[in-house]
Amino acid sequence: MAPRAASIRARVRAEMTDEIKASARRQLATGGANLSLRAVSRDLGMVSSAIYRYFASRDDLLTALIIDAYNAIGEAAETADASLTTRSDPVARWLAVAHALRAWALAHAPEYALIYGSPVPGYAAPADTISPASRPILVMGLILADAHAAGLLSDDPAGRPEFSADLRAELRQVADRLAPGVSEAAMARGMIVWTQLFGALSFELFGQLNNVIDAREEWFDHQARMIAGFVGLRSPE
Amino acid sequence: MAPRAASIRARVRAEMTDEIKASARRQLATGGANLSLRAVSRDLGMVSSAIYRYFASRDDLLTALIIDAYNAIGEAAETADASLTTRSDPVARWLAVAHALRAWALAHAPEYALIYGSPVPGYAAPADTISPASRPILVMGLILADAHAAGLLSDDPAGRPEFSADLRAELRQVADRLAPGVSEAAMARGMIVWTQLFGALSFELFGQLNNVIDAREEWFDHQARMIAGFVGLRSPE
DNA sequence: CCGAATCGAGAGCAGTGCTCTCTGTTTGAC
DNA sequence: GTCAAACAGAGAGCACTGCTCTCGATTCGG
Repeated sequence: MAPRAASIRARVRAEMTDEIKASARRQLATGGANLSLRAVSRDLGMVSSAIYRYFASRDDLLTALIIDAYNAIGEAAETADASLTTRSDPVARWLAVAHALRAWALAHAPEYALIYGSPVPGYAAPADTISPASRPILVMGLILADAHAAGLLSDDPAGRPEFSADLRAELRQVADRLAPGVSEAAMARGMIVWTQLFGALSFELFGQLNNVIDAREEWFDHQARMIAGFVGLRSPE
Repeated sequence: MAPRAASIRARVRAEMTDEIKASARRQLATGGANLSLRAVSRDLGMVSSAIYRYFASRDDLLTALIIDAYNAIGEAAETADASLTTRSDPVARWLAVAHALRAWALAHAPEYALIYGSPVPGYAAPADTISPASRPILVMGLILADAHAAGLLSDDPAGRPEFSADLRAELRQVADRLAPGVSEAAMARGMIVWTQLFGALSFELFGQLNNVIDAREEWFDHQARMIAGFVGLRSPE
């Protein structure tokens, strides 16, 4: 679509778009989800109406930030998993990914709030966001699948849970997409711990741990280890 | 402080305050966290500046709504627990409370977002909110304590986890306040499942389950049952 | 009964998202 | 090269927001 040698205008436009997003991210840190386009425009030394040459509306800017955030946290998880020297221990991989997710969330709290916090009022997430949104959880799916293949994913000790046909089918669909070969029950456990993990991040970032737990890092690590056991992840002999 | 027979003015003022909050709650349903004082005033047929006779600022109104929301969800949990015919089964109590929390959250989604979602930008929670905020979790503490006293709270099968002195002390403090007699490890498990529970609610309410799980009620019930087992809650013989 | 407290109305200020119009520049086809 | 078309930014303006201030009208307590 773009010409081989990007025209000056196209390149300037791309840079300008990035600058707007960068400034918006900065504003996000102080102002939260209701960022001001006019503040962004002031920050960039332009007039507010000029922003509309790059983003059709404030929601469009937010959408761009949301997509970037999903990709960023997804990439953080992926590189944490990929950069392990040995990938044969599912528990170690799980812990590495969990801590990487937390580190990203702490370093980018307002962006985390944007994607995992309460949705902004009138905002409806467009379809462009659903693909990047699944990127982080794909990492967990891979760990589960590898653990299963290596015989390091224990079954539910309490026996097979009973699912309705509907729920079983949905769990099957999730498993087929994220962690082929894994049973519905194991996939359910995976989603439960995934939910717990992000619950822990939200509790920490949204102030629910204030005046309760100060040893945040250790507390998170404890949670991650405990729920790794809950899923049934085991380290090799 | 108020005279025995409330003066007309005092009573009207109380009613007016309630009407403002009620209208604000309605606005919250459509507009999200950035509710408009002017819209509230229009809804009540008054001029915007009149609102300031009742609430010093928009944040003050939000604070009042937050306190009400904490009390409401806390009361929902309390009555769910208290209205059980038999209270000897900790698992049944846990499930009843969990479903009551979910029911309240679904029925009052914007208020749930207000207290458990991303904090509103410039808003700093005043001290008045911390007491009502702990009301829901007190219910879980009671269930844990009763289960422990009745010998229905299993120990961690994986052996005693190791905590640093700091974290152990903090867990001890939480246990002493919420569930006296319960060990630090069990209290930690309780907080983990509490985190999971609200993670599940946030996932469901904030759209993270869209296009993934449609059997919401059953999925939540499954999660609640599984994590009840994780804490170590058992039903009596 | 009367001064004081309270209440609502209205105007106004600074800020917001967004639209429209107008100028100047860059682009790509001829 | 030329030139119409696309594009980028500036500026004014609209309707909205939270909030402050002033000014009458009402109600309160001593």
